[in-house]
Amino acid sequence: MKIGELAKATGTQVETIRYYERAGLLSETTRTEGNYRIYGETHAERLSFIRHCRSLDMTLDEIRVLLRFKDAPTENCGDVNALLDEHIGHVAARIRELRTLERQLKGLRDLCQEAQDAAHCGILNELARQGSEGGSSAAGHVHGAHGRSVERKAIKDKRK
Amino acid sequence: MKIGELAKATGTQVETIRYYERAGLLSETTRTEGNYRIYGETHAERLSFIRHCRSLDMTLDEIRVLLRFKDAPTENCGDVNALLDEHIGHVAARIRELRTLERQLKGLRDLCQEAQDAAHCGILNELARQGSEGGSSAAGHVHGAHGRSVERKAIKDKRK
DNA sequence: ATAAACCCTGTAGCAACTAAAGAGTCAAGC
DNA sequence: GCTTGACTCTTTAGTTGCTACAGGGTTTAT
Repeated sequence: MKIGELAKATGTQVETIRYYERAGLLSETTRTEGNYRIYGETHAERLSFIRHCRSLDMTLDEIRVLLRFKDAPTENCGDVNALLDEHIGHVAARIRELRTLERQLKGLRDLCQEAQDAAHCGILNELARQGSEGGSSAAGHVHGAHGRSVERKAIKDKRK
Repeated sequence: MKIGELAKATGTQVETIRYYERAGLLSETTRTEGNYRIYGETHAERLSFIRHCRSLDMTLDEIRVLLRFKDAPTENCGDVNALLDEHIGHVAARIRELRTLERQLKGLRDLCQEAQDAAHCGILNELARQGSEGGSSAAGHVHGAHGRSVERKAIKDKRK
């Protein structure tokens, strides 16, 4: 099948498939005379594996490790367990961070119950205070509060 | 004070301060004869405000909105409340997502209790299965499972 | 024959920085 | 006066995991 069909079969975007090839997650395929990539069932399975891992929020580096084990079926899979345990640890850590964050935000929100002028807004005044040192940057690899949504808006990074 | 002193005073990196200036969060300052930026107390306060917001995982866009209110103290601050409510909603949504993810990962982990050869590893076999459609991409802006840690390793994006 | 639908490569953009190159400035010590 | 070192400047590129072009070529259907 051609790349568009593979894309449809796995629910992946065409560009993402080519990106995975460049990133070394999918090997380069044979091409048609017209230079089109051709894929078979094994490619579809491998891509499904990758997408499944991604839906579990693993990084491409982590997935590379898992793929190495899939490609060497006689190896001992103890490292797979370890990788997964570590990943679970990261997720748990991020949940704890976000819970703390949620508490802080709710506390902040309580400082201004009804709309008034900004000069007396408890929220703005509190945010202007010093301190508050330790942010939420833990050792894990779970992202901050802002996910992969579609609210891109063009940054005004105005360097002439 | 010079940029290094401001950096020390607020616990911010020098490059980050210059980045905020480019991004329009800090206005351009006066310079010395030798072209060094000079800051006063108001700059330190504004930067503290920004860093405080960042420690609460707000985006620079959200902070821009808050700064606009700080700069216009007679405006009604109802939008501040709304912004904060929305942000709290995003955090709460991300926590729910990560809890689901954690459950899935733990279920996966249970499939392989002790190390064996990869061909019979329940984890790898499960990940190779089809399906698992809906990932964790909700509407909010809270990041995935991998945070702002220091585990960068150079991607092998081998384009010749 | 030609238009539409697909495919190709290469490059730039997103968030919020971080790092490094290459150059200039300033104060202190000899 | 001159050097050394610490600081600063601008500009550019890297990080993650894509996404979206531009500017072409190929295939398929009419």
